[in-house]
Amino acid sequence: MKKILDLLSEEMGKAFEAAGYDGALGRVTVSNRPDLCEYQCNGAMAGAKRYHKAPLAIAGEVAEKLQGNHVFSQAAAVAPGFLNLKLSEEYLTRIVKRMETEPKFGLEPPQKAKKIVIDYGGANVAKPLHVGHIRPAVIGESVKRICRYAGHEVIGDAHLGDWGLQIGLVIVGLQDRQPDLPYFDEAYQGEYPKEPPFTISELAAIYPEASAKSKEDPAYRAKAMEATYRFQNGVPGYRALWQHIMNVSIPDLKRNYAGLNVEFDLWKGESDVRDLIPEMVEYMKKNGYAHISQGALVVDVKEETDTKEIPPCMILKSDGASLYNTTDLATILERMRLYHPDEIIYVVDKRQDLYFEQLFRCARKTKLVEPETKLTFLGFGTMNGADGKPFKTRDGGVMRLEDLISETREEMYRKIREGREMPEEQARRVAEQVAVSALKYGDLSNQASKDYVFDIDRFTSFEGDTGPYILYTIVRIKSILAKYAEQGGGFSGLSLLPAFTESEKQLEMTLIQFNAVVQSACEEIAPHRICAYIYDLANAFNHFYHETKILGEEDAGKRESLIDLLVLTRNVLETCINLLGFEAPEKM
RNA sequence: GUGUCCGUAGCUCAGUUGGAUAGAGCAACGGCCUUCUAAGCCGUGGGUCGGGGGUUCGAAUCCCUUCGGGCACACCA
Repeated sequence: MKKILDLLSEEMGKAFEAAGYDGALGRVTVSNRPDLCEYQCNGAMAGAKRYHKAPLAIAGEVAEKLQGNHVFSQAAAVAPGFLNLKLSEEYLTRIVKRMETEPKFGLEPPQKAKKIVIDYGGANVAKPLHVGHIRPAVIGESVKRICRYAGHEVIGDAHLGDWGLQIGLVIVGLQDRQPDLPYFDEAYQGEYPKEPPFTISELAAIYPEASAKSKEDPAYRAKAMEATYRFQNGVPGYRALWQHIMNVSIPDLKRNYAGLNVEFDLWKGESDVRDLIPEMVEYMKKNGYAHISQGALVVDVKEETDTKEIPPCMILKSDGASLYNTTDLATILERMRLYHPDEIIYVVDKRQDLYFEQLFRCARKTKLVEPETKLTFLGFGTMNGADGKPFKTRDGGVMRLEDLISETREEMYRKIREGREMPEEQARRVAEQVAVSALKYGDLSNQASKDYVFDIDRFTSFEGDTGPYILYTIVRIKSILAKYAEQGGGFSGLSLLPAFTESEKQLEMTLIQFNAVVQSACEEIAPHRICAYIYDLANAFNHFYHETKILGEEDAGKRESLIDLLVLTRNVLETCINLLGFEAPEKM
């Protein structure tokens, strides 16, 4: 089904043509004066100059052609040349019915279905997830679901950070603590222990400590860099330690991501492309793309048209070790070979903007990708605390993601207990679901590229533009439908009658925007569009709900029609929250 | 310094790609539950859209300029 604005624009275009004007002027938009009309067309004003005619005169002629039209119940020409439109209830009902019967509520498949790899993890295996990991996880998961629903083939990759300096830092950090472990003994010939020499919590302490030391002490840093190089080149003890890090870290990562409803199709990491690196480096040298600069192997990526200095893209450090760039380029190579995607989307911190510019240029210049392959940088902003600075714990430390989630869950649990009679176990379960909605909606309702303020009180509130409010609305609908089913009410899905009240019409007009919203959310890679839409939809529903008796409706035909509308509203809302990556309970 | 993003109500944010009287939520105040979840709904107050100039019939939106802020600028990721 075409989008409603396209359908209306077509109809309006015919009227423009009938009046002797260019049909393209008939573009219809949602009214910005809801007190006057539902939709509007500004084409008469746009065409005034071209036809040397007063806009109001053109609008009048077009309005004339629309009298008795089956789509518009009202089409009025208004100064200085607006065409104010209202939809006929019958036409609206037809559209809603189509929405009920067509797959995906009338969302048309894309002209060309793309294969998209989306890279949205980037978790560092040397330490547990912290609050900084919430945005890529939440945004990436939603983008993945939106693109997939829109009809594309999407592969989500966790792309673990498991091959860089962080490993070297853990190695030297561990050596400080336990120098006698066999991993550090070069003469050691035996089997290495199967049990890891640390727990996830110890790992969580080792890495930050070593990282801090390396920032203060250049000698320590050099040691870590050397360990990184030796590890990358296959020193057995170091490789064994790396395996321990992976074994301890990955289950913890999976558990944390699962708690946020985040699922990856691939759990690949930088280490997966280690064998491609020598080949790639050789290729870049052989074809003259790469050259030595200040001891490092680089590819120049600056262009004539640049207005700023773009440093070269570094392929190998002067000590020969690979770095972020190396593995990212090799990963592009691997993805092209394995999946041959039309597009790769990187959900990463927007501060890496310049870096990705270099990376993309390098990948294109060295022909790692084809000219048609789209490389997209989806940079997200920082999650800030109430002070407007990057979110910290009360004592100024970096908060673990797990703690943020459990704090939110506890807060939610408290509120549920306060406001509802509910068995303990159920309250826990509901708190879990609502907390995820609070966190995700709080994040996704902001534009991804902007920084936002994390406010646990605001996000967990049931009032206003929040996840819990959306869930509450869904639960209300479910509750009515459950009662209706209890009373033995039937549901055909085909009993919709033209709207009886203004609020019912408003609800229907909001519903039919669904396909356009999802399409634009996908094209713009903008989950916040979905949030804005379901907030509108929830408001439209609550308004309608307030003034409409549904189960108490005497007329059976009318009642069934209302139930139809409720089912559709619930289905659309649940589909949308699924695209955002959370779910609604049955009761709350 | 160069580049880049941003500046909208007390606070947090929208603004459908240049349209009519700039919208929501929170906070404040007032009203609505013997009836499907009041965690809801309705209403009131609150703005030189950072400042200035320009383009246009028409600007929060486009251009220039200026002030204020964030971020990035090759051997970290």
